[in-house]
Amino acid sequence: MGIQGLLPFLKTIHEEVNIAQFSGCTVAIDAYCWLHKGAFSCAEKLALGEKTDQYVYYCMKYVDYMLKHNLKPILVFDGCHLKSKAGVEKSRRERREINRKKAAQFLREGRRAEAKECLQRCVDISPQMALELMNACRQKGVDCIVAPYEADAQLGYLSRKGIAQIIVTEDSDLLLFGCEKIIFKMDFNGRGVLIQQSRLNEVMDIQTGFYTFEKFRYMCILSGCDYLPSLHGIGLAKACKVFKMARQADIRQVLKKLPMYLKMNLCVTNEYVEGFVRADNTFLYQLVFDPMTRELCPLNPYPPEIDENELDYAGQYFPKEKAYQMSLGNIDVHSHKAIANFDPDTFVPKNKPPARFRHLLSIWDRNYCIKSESPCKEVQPSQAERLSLRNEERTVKVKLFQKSPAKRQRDPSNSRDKSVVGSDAKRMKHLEVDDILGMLDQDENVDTSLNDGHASPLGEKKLLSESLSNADSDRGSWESEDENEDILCQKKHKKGLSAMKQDWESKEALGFIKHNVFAVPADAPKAPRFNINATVERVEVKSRYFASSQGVSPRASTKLESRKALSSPRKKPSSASNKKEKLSECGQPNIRLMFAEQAKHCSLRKEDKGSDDSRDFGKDVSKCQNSDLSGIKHQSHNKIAVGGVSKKVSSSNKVLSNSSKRLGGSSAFAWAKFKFTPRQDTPQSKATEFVPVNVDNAGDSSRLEKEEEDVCVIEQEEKTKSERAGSRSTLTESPSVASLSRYFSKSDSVQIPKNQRGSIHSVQTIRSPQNSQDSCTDSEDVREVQAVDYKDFLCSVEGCERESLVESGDKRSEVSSQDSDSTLEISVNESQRSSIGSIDSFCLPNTQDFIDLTDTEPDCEVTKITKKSTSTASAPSGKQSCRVPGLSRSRRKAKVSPGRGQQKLHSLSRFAFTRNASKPSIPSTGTGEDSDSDSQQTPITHAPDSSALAKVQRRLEL
DNA sequence: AGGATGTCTAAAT
DNA sequence: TAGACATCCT
Repeated sequence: MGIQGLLPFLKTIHEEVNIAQFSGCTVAIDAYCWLHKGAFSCAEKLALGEKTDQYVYYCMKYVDYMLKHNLKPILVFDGCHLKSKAGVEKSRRERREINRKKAAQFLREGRRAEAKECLQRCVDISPQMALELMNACRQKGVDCIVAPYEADAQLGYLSRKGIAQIIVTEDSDLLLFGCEKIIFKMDFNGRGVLIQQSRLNEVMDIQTGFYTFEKFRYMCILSGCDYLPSLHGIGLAKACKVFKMARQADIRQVLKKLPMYLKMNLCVTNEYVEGFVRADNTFLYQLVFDPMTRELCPLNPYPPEIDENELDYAGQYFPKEKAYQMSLGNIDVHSHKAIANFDPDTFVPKNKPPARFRHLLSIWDRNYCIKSESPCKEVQPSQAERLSLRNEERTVKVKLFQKSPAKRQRDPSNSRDKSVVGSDAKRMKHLEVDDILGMLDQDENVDTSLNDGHASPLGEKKLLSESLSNADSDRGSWESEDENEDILCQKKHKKGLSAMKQDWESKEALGFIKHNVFAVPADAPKAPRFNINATVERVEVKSRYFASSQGVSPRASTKLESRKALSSPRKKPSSASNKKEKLSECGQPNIRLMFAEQAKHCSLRKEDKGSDDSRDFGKDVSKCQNSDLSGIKHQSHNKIAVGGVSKKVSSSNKVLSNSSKRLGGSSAFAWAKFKFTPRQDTPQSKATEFVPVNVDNAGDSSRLEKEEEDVCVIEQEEKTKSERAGSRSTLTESPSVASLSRYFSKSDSVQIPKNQRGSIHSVQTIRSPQNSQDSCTDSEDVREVQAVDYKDFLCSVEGCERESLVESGDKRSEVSSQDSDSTLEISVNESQRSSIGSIDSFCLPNTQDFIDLTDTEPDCEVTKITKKSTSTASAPSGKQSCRVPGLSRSRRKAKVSPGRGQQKLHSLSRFAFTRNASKPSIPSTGTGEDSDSDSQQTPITHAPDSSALAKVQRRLEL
């Protein structure tokens, strides 16, 4: 919980950093922060007692990043509960229990979505989970330590002793424990907010000479901390005021004078004062474990006036051996039972730390000693090859976007064109920097061995040179009086690019240039899910932007062309379509544009409150096409959309970020899920095979008319031909569906109902049954779904017998399994609707990718689900692993509580349908359409679930 | 103005 | 669970 509002309070001293800047340092990490976040994705499984290691995988992503950047991570885990925090822990436990009960109740009622949310809230990090992570870390030679009590204090100790130079956490309490450098909110790319203890005085604004760290600590305690609630009406601001004025060293005296300082009618009791002192002592003298002496010790040495026997609220001593075993994670910190037998003296990690870490021995090594001089020297921005560039770029970007409108007013005669062109040109320049940086990001993420060096980096280099040479030439006469500042920025920019160019060239010379390497490396943990190289023929996919085999990457080429198109005539493109035409004139695929389009579509739709979800997709796209192409600046979202790699989008673009994640995420999902194979019947393909977006149909009046139809048919063959011939497209569906659908090798004709436009996944949903006829083991099209048995969970919560649950016949999840070798008949009715699948959350795309079939006819009959194997179906746990053709791995967010308006996960069972369907054709059901789209806006009740299945089934049978 | 309180959202995939 | 935000209270 920490100190309420402390981070915003310290905003003025926030420094945006990348942890890679601290290359060579030791970083101590509050592992529970990662574990909590990691557990969110698999909370349901954890709460139900299923085995999962998703949270380990999540944490290891951070660890790997650190290792890659020459940082030595030490993971610190929480230990026993402190007496001082008994109250907090109790309330947390109670909240978890309440949520557990709620979850059980929801499950009983078949409300899976709500149940899942409650399960997410009741998940707790167990010592066993911590152990799993520790084991994974140790295999990589990463040190772990379990604090005897709070990880915060242990982190403080590591920082104070100089064992760790950087602390990574989310908990603002850490500042009170005396950590010098703390990085908060660190993301997978290492970016976070650095707060340095040495700058805290700036926030308190205390006269020089009067500031002490003690005052800061007092201020935080006074405003309320985990060990002591605040006095009514006192927050950080007032607490700060007190210690700005106070001159007395004795805190007791200061506290007594609080009403005077604050001119408030406060009652400061002796009890409060004692509580305050105890809280302060807990921050100062909490017990920690010293890995070198292998003993417990206080965070700070006890001063003479402190009687350590009175400090049991700050941790009680254990016997030496027990404390040591606990710090190794061998003893469960709650039950105090042995759970492992890790011995650092004999353990040999599977993967030895890279040679560059040899100088940093394990903290458990007998020879480990703290270096007198910190190995951590923050990389100066001028030397940091990427980070400086990122910062430079950011500065320029902000300036340019802010200044454009002012410039317009400056020269009324021709300001319009100039400003717009200038702005566009600059934007393009930004894009390049952004792109290059993105590429460097890729570079960071990609194993060099992946690159076969086929794709020439010439295009990019040329671009780079152009960017350098044009850095000044793009500046028009309309520059404002801030010109000097601008020049400075440009110079910095140029300098950054020069540095980058040098870096680039040196890398090239060394033979490991990683230009154009696909963003998802084969050795990345997720790579197996998305090995795009494996299925693509005749088109070399080397970058996340899908380079063609013709040398210059389409991206580079497109950009070069677009630069020419934009900068040379110095004329504002009249519309998005104009600009896009120019882009498409290059004759090169521009997958990026497609995703930019998607991102833009999203942002528009998000803002357009009246837009009725997927129903208005086409209209929104039209809007995009008719509007200025400002959306192109959002191309950075491609990183999310295409790569499937989670890239954080800057918070300044929050809306876009959200929307881009929304659609981009589904795109990535689609790329990852579909076998990415060029059509087999296409001749050798040119780059056009991968042209994904038809951009020249803006203003096509027939488009909107067609969208009013219930079903739109994509004739892929014709579509592809028409595109090749450069003719106007007749597509009526969204670009994303259109473009992606062409990669389906098995289906030449895909019918997409209106309410699924824009949904990649929906295509999948429709065509799966068709494919499943061929073989139910088709790995590309058959989804694996796991049904979950909630009985054990319900029993544990409600304290009843499993058998009684079955016999009671109430509404709950249950898979009715029949003894059949290959087919599992599942009768889907209301009482069983949530039985079909608890679907692994990792495979769940975003919200729009499904057919919403609420408000359809009630109660359907039977859905056939082919079991993956009989053995899984008969597992004693009751879990059924089924291969369900067409059962989308999709999750659905629905508004569960109209009052809160919060999106909830939707029950998944509705998406199951028979694999016996003969055709993917889905004719309109007339009245169903309206309710379909409406239902996405309304609270979802569980009742229509079974009818949804019926509807899908009926549709498919037709 | 600052604090208390309540609502909403994102966090993961 | 924390943070942002709105609203109300002191």
